[in-house]
Amino acid sequence: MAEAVNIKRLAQELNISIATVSKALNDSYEISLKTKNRVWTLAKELNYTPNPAASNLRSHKTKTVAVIIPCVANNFFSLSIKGIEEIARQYGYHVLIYQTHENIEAEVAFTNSLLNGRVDGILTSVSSSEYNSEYYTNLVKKIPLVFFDRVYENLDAVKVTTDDYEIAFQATEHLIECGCTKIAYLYGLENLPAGKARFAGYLDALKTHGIAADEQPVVKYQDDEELNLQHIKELLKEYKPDALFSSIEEFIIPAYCACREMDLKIPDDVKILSFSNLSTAKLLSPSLTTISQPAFEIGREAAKCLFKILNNKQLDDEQNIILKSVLTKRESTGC
Amino acid sequence: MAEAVNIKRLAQELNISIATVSKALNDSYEISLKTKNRVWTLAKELNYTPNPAASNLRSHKTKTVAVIIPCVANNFFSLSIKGIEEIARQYGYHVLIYQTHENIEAEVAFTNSLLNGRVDGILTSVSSSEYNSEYYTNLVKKIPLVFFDRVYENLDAVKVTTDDYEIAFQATEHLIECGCTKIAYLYGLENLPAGKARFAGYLDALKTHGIAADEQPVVKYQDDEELNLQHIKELLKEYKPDALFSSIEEFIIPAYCACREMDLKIPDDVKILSFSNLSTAKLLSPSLTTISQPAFEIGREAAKCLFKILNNKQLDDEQNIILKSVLTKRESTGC
DNA sequence: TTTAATTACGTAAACGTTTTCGCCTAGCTT
DNA sequence: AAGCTAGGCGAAAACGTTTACGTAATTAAA
Repeated sequence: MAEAVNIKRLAQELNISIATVSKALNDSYEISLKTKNRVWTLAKELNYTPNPAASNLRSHKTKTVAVIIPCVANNFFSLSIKGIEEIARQYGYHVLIYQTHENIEAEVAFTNSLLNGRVDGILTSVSSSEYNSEYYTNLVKKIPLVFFDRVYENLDAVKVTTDDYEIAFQATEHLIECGCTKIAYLYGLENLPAGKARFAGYLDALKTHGIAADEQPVVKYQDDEELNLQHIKELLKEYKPDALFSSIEEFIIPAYCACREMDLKIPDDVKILSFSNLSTAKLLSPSLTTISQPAFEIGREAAKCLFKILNNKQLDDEQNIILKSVLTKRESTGC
Repeated sequence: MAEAVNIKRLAQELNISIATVSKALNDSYEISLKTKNRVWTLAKELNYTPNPAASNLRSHKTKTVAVIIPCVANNFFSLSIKGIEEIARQYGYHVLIYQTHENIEAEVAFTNSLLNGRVDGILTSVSSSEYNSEYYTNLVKKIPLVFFDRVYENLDAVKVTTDDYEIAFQATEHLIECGCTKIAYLYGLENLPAGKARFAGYLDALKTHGIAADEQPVVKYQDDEELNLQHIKELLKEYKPDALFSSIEEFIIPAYCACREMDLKIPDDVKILSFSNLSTAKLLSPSLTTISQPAFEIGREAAKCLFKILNNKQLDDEQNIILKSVLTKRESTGC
């Protein structure tokens, strides 16, 4: 470690006070350009970088934000993080990652552990296991917080989401136009606004086209691959739907497998469509019609909002930013 | 924020010194159980959590590690992070994420920015753009560092890798057993040990089976989807290989697309096999034979090693931990 | 009974910054 | 010549911990 290079060292070598050095490093107007230059060149020469702990302690700024998400190993979230990280770089912020694994207790525990000044702000996509509105109502008063994709409603906080209702409506209409009348729904995120909006869009599209919405079968997501497969197979056997509307990516593999195991041809016997950020959707057998959310953009947008808040910039206007998803029609719906 | 709750506050309310409070919180042997209990209950009551900056500053421990990787939005890395994060939770560590986008300057800049005490240790999977051995030779003396998957060799640091040579050899033999004799190689990570080992395994398998290794065509990876597609198409047209050995996941989409555009049937006209952590490999059309690395395990293993070092535990024996990849034969190689 | 050891706690310095406040000098203004 | 202003800098406190060291009271050893 040699002798540490800190402000004191710089001050000694330059025969000036540590206050002057600190101010010079922060480009304060109090310091003459001449002195600043002396400080800057020596700092560069000695490879000086300020100690973040000391700086945090004194200034109460950490230049760090936390991202709290259910799981990193998910196309949507890893793309979001990519977006967040890119913006964080531009603003010179550091990014901490926390995975909740859809566990609300873990979510609360992580969040609480960040309130002691470890981070300046939080980006979060909440767990689907429960809806603890009270907790977040209090939380948003304590720390700058931006929600993305999976949000709590009616809170005084920025939320970045997508047009779940509209795109689900549109996707359902697509299935109807393809001749489907028995459209089963694979239901995920049922506790969250996003999940409810998707389901609502689906139901309303059915109603609009005179299809009895309440007769359509629904399979709810379980955190168990085998179980989902089982449920979908039962669904296919008992209701013989002509389409599956999958509201989350996690249903794709069990849905495809179920059809194969039951010898149902996609799209002839049953059409499939899913929310998904899978890059290989077009390579599936058959290629999959998807609703893909702009995950990367969501991450970027959410991060930008947070940094604006942290830098006391005025947010353009709205607290709700809604990005558009895109429906890509492929073979699995006969296109 | 109300009045901040810190050690001083606890000390006042309990009529003891702040030193006693600090020691009690850290469960020091110097403090009686009675006093500890008083401190603990009040701390819980007031929701006290220690200020990390102050703690870091004084103790030089951050309980934080950094993960430096090329990109989060990649199946291998997102799975690795998932593993790292899980272990970090167990040890009570926080995880910072940095993406290099395969840019060696960014990699060096990030790493340097972490040397001022921001983190206790670093987990890294290095950029493929260049091989700056000198930098890392110096770095490992400055901070605990664990490499995973993409490593620098001949360094005094722990490295967690996979059996790239052996599995590439085995996969090549699989192609040969399927009757292939003109096996083109889609070459990624050529600057790194992992990339070289894969290529060497491929070449040696060819030689072992009496196939002229130096006559096999090679396409090197470019950071441009369109270009890779173009090159593969040219390869297919000019050399008419009967198999493609893809050494990285990024070649899958262009390879499949190239075959489709040129009306080549997989696996009849050309067989394909790829290193990949794609969860949907079995759903591709046709399903893809893969070599999948235990990404999640690699992350876990690497993190465990780092935390052992940070806790001054003896590492079991070796600095090189080598995990096994698995070859899954599917339709794309005719299985 | 004296001395040594142990237990339980307090004092104060230290970690490396940022920031308030005050001082000094040079250059103006009257 | 006296008074002002502004520019440039330094002294010192503060941020919330941890920890080396000291000390008083109690217990154990002699």
